Amino acid sequence: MAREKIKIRKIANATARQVTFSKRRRGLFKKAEELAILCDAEVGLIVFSATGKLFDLSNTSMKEIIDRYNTHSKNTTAGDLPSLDLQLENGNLTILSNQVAEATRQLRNMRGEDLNGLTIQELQELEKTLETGLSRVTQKKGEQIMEQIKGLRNKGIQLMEENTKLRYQVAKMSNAGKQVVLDLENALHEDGQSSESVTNVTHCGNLYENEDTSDTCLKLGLSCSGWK
Amino acid sequence: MAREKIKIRKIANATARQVTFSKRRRGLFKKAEELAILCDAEVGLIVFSATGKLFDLSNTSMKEIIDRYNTHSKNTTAGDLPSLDLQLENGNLTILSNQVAEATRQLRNMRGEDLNGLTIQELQELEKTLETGLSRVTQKKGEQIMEQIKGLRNKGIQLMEENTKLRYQVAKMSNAGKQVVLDLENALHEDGQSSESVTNVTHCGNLYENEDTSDTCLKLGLSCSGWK
DNA sequence: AACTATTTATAAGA
DNA sequence: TTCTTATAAATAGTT
Repeated sequence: MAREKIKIRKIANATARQVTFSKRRRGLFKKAEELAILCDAEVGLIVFSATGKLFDLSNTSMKEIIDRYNTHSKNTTAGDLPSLDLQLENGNLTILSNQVAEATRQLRNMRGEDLNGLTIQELQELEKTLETGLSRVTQKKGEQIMEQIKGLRNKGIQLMEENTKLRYQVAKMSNAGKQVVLDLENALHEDGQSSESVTNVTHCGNLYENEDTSDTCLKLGLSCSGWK
Repeated sequence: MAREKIKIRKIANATARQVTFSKRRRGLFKKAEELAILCDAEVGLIVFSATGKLFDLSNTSMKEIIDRYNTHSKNTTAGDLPSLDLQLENGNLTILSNQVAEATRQLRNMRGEDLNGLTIQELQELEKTLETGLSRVTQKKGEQIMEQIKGLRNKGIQLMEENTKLRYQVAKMSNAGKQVVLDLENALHEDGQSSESVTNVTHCGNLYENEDTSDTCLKLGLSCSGWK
């Protein structure tokens, strides 16, 4: 494909043949790689030169491709019948392969790809299925969001109730503390001590409140893990 | 390598990707065959399309090439595990089973089934996918409908043209018929016949028109078979 | 599927 | 082998 057009038949001159092999092999492998990348295809290429040297290429793994190839071709060529087990296995593989292919096709269609081969009627059905599915998904999403909101509200109410109780407790303890203080003050008028004890009592009340609040926050955090 | 240079990365548009796959696959296989013939090489090429379709080529036999390949590569890879083929085959069964299961699950989800296990985020993604798919399907349906309408319009225009021609023909024949009648009447003034012939002639004109019209209708019906 | 403007691949020569 | 270059092929985008 250059200087001169050549006929596709074995190149007589051994040197020229080797040179052409090098050039064309590189071109072929490049093309194979491009096809795999551009078109998301699985490509396996094996070349043995006339001198017996091996060159190979595969975008995934050659083992995988050969295996997949065997799976496919064993279905069509009724060649060798090794054992019943293998036959069954191959049959399963065929069925599974077909299932994968069909499911993949359906998924692609549902994503709006490869629609050109479909009739208007098929498109209509697909549209209906998608509308139904979409409606269900949207509804379910709404339900789950409402559930979370409800959960949040309940947690909030619970917290508020807890807070009320705590405030009452705090007030009560504060009063009790004040009583103690008063008692202490009364007592202390006799040995000359006063303010330090008061500080200790109120501090104790604060500690209690903090501990309980942080515990409630932890529970809330756990039940809401995975929120978005 | 034409009109515009492209970057070698997966073609985003699914349709374009398929078209390119067809074109480049043919090119690649041609090159592979040429290399085998020109350089007396042994070539094995296996390609799976993104849709799972298999294409393969080998100048000798694929089995032979794979065997030769295995021989070569086993020499380089040290440890050969016992019954690697069976392992692979079983592995394939597992992989395929998983693929089927996963594809089926996705399909069910897209149809709005089994949504309970999904998080709000997953539901959101599913919703987006469905919306995109639905929009594409709806658009494609619209395109195909418009295409059919266009076809119908053209048919209509064609029919109207045909009608015009036919009317002209009928008018012409009718006139010719009247001329015949006039001639006959002139002749009949001698043996005493008149009105019956006139009726026959005009009836004949109507028959012609009906026949051609129904034929056109039949063609229209056939070319539109399968419409919805 | 057919058509082209371009890009690529490559045969021959150095 | 590698580089160059004229020419054949392949092909991306379009119709």
